[in-house]
Amino acid sequence: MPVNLNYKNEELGKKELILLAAIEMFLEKDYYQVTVVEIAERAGVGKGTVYEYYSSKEVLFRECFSYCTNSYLNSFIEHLNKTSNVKKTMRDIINTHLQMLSENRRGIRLLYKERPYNFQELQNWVIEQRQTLLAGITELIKEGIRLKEIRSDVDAEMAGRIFLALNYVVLGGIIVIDEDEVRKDQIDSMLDILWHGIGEIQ
Amino acid sequence: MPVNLNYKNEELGKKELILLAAIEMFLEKDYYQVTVVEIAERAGVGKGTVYEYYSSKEVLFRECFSYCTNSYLNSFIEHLNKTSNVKKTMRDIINTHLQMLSENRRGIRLLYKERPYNFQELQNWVIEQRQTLLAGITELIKEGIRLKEIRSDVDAEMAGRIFLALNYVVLGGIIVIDEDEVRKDQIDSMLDILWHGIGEIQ
Amino acid sequence: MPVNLNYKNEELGKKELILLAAIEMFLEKDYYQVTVVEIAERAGVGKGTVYEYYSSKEVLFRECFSYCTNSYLNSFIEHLNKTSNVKKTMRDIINTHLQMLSENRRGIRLLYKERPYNFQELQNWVIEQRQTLLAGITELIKEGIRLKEIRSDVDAEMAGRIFLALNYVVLGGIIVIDEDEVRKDQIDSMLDILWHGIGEIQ
Amino acid sequence: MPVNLNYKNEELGKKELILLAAIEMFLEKDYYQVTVVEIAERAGVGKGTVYEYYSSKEVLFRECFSYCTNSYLNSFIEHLNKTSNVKKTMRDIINTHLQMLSENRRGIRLLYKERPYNFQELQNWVIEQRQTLLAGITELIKEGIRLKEIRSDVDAEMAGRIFLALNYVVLGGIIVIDEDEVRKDQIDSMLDILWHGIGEIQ
DNA sequence: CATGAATGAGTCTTCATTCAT
DNA sequence: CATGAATGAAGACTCATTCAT
Repeated sequence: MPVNLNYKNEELGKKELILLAAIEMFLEKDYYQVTVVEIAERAGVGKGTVYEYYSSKEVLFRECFSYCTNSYLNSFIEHLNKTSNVKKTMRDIINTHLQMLSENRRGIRLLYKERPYNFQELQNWVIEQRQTLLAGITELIKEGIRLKEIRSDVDAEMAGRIFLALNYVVLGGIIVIDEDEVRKDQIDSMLDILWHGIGEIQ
Repeated sequence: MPVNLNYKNEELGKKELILLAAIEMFLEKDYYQVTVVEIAERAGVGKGTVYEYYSSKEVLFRECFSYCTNSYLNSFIEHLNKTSNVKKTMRDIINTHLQMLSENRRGIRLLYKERPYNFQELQNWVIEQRQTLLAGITELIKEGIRLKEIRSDVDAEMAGRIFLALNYVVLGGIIVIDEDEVRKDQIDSMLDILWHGIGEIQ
Repeated sequence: MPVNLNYKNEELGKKELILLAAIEMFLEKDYYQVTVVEIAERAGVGKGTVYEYYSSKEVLFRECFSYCTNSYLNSFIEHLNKTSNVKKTMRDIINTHLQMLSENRRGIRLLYKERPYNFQELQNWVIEQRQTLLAGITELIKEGIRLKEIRSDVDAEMAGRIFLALNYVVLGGIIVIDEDEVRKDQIDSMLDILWHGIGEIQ
Repeated sequence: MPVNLNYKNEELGKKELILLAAIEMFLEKDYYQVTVVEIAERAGVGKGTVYEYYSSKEVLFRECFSYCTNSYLNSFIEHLNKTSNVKKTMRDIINTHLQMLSENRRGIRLLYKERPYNFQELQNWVIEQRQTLLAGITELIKEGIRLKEIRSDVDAEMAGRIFLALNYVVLGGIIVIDEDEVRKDQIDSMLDILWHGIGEIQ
């Protein structure tokens, strides 16, 4: 599982170096099992230096989490903004999501590992992000209804929730938990079910 | 958020008393943020007593987790075993799931909170359980196909994954994250989409 | 290493049963590494029962130690009282000592293992016992001088100290540390040196 | 009982500071009765600092013990290497030994107090050291035989054991247990007995 | 008498954080 | 800016002892 946090290999400042090292560590272990010393070592800096850039371990973790969440969200938002064909947009989102997961680009898997339930503030922020995302997808669904791609009697919000669940749980589950590849026919099946349902046609 | 772990209020042995107290604590906080003293206090026993029954905090956590997972799985299995009408069975599963979640019966929410990635053994066990569950649901879908309730060209495993995702993320998300009730019309919408899809009928 | 603490196998009361079990345990491990539960288990009684007979672990240890020390001392005293030929008495003492060590009769090895430096009172008692023993041996040496078996210009006390050291360290060392048998020729060599010294005769 | 572990009072690093403090504590009390906090306090450092230098209390104890044993052994070895007159060498060894004991230089008394029976590895090491020492002394005795200072029919190994017993138990006993001075006439008596034995000259 | 469930004082150990260099 | 030596708060765990049965 190669971690590819900085694929463009730009010149990195100490601050970002530490951030990326921290993400790698938080991907390997629990928040509580990662020590600041380990992060410093992986970043190749001294222990004290971490505190030059991040006032505490908790703050550092927050930044890691935001960083990853933002990457994730942005890839969604990007697609949502240039929609013309809803079905195609959905497929694009799925593909981008899959690619991020399989490349573990920008530590996307952190979202699957760490649940910052103990940092109330961060938890609230996550919920907010989720709402934004859901709102965006719901809007996409409504656009689909307008474009007559989607049935007009569909509950747009529920459809949005379901679409997110498919991305996050179905695809994520296969890759992160089963540690398997997602085959193209699986995506087709998934989209087929989303589009036509599983019910026998009367 | 009233926790109702022992709603029948039977006589409890010290061992179960401690288990239930621990579940409550693990529901409130991280594994690492819950102290053994707190668990003991909530159970109304001395610190040492916890160790009379559980050899370590880790062991106690495992037992909490198994206890909750078993409750959860059993409720699924129960329904899977007495299927006649697949659609109805699905609805029953959803309802039971919802009820467990809203009553937080038997600490079901623990499954949403804690991910013991650091206890490899437990993690493996969780994955195994998940496979079993998925296999059961896949079988249910296949039964549906045999009974001609479900389209014969549906990918049964994918449909199973989706059904689980809907239960776990859509319903769980509403209750645990949004801390909202799930309305009957939301379930209807969800099942409608699962059954008919969202695609416009050509 | 068969432990033979109660070779006469008389009917034993609970109190003595516990004492002997404790000696066995203290022979195997440090005072601090032996737990009261272990002692109780080995004695085949309940944990609480130990406290019926001995008010604390420390008290129990003292009794173990006294018991062993007394056995040891008595065997010396016995020989010291019926002296006619000093050289023979010395040999008898040595043989008895050896036998006790090799049979580990009455837990004699406890004296080699535990040094209760932390129980000041017990420590004082040990010192006292040692003085008594030394006095007895010194007296034996003086008797030897009177009987003209021993040189009249020998420092009796020093000779006594040396005789004890030979028993305790030379013989004990071979058996307890080297875990070897003491051969008859070794005793002969030892006594030969004690009697004639190692110096070349001018 | 003034402890004089660092009589030259050189500049000490934190690591040695802690070591010497620990030796002092282990001289006063049992391994199990000495707490890490006490050691830290005596060394004038924080509790955590102890762990910067020694990974555990056990490791620290081992180092204390080795440190003391090495000092002790070295003083013997030193003398054994520059022998010309065996009787004189013995007297030198005795004197050095006495001096170390009375000055308690480098925590020599630790060897009399602590018996690390519970640290098997350390125990084995002690036995090994003892063998080395015995071998050295035995060699010295043989040298004495070659030089015709010592009777040729003396059992060299037994004579070695006895010489060690005289040092360790007779002299050590007087100083450490009786807490007395060793007078010159006592040494003379001891050596006299070693050389000529106690037997009446026929 | 005998028991063992219950207890909490006491320890080792970890690790985030500080700060002098 | 960068560092890492120093620190102590915090927590898991042990075990001698008590006491209700």
